[in-house]
Amino acid sequence: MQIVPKNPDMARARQQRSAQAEQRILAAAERVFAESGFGGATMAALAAAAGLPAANLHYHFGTKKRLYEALLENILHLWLEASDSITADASPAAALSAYIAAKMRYSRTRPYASKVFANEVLQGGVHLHSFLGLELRRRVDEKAEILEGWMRKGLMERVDPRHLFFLLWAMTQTYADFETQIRAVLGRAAVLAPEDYAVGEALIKRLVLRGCGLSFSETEINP
Amino acid sequence: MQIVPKNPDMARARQQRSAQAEQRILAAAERVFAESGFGGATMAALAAAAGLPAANLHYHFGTKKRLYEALLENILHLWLEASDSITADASPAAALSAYIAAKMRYSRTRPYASKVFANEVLQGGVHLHSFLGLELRRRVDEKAEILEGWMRKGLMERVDPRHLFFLLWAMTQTYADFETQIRAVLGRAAVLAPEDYAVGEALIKRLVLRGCGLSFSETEINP
DNA sequence: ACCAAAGCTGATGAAGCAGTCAAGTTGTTT
DNA sequence: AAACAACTTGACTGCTTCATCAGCTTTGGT
Repeated sequence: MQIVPKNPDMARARQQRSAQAEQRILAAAERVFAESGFGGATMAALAAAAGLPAANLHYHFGTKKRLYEALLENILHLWLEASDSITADASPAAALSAYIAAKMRYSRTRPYASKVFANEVLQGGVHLHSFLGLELRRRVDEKAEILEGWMRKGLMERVDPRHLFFLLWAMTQTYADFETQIRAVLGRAAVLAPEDYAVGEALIKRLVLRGCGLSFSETEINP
Repeated sequence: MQIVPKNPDMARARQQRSAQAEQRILAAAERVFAESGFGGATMAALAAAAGLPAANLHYHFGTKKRLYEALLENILHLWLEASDSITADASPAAALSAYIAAKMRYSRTRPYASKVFANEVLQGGVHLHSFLGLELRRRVDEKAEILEGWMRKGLMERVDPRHLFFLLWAMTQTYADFETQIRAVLGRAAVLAPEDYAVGEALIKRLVLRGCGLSFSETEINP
């Protein structure tokens, strides 16, 4: 993100290194914003986390707000991708299981991203207004239509598909956003154990599938 | 919270008025901290929301951090109370339904409190270490033991009771913490409609009860 | 009516903050 | 190797922020 990219024939190697630096800054920012919120994060802390001088961050992103927005943009992509498994020709149980698995993978591998998103929504989502109201809404409408198709065909019981998504998101994301609380209750010292995520995932699938009148077995449905 | 309450015979009326002012400040702070986070909230904004000069907040609470901690303390009480319905002599379906209803009432009536708590946990819960690790953990252990008792008696299917609580909390709290997102997806303008909460609550009960091998009917189980 | 303590607040200070800039370095093109 | 653009960063600036404090008003007990 050069401030003024004048030269259209810009050198590739240089461009690549610059992009690498920005990725590094964004990765560090994900953690800092998650742990301090937008208001609590300082440019000094963001710079220290990235191992760069603060002026460098300003060179690449201009302002703290623009850095935050760039980070959010990245995170929103991840959010939408997870629902790819829900297609009309899939079976309800397999599709929902795969969706839950994808969301849980996201919670396990990118907890800071999940927290930044949660923080943003929590605070009213001013930066997300168009994402929530347009892109996400349209995507959810599509997926809801697929579920309603399954219901009409008698492949699953009647459920409000949107509220089902709200609950599915809440359950899967809680393993990232509320990890501190879960750890405290389970008495885990530093991080949740892999089996904690596995137990959670299995229980979410059980609740969702049974809630939709679908059978649930502990063993993997979707190999 | 007089800074130095020297006189043990202190006037009651005065004390009461002071306590009233503090309640007013705390109520305003709940909203401001929820909307801006700890770092993003300024004493000026907190003061404006309370309709008082900033120096007044400092008189009553000393520092921003102490005001925040006082608020958090209040909120934690609410959190624990909700699980009162879970007692060994209750029926699993009635007790779980009542718990879900209590948590949903909390999300509907005190969304800002829920958001402040969520924000705190999200950011690592430094101020909550002893609450999460001692009070909450003990309370959850007690309630988990009750559920395990029901399972041994064959009153409900075997489930990991702690993870069941994590999911129950996540589902109910999402109607406060992620209200912005839910509103956007449902296309609600200003606030969620009462029936949105009702649909959510019914679906949560359905998922939880069926997940535990208990029957679920749309009509109220617990009059 | 008087007084001591509690309650209140405008003015002010010190610290930390985001953001700018000029002077430098690096890398690429020609 | 010269020229130029992209990139880097230490030093700086003006602003916002939290917190203090001195002096004021209110209140309740005597």
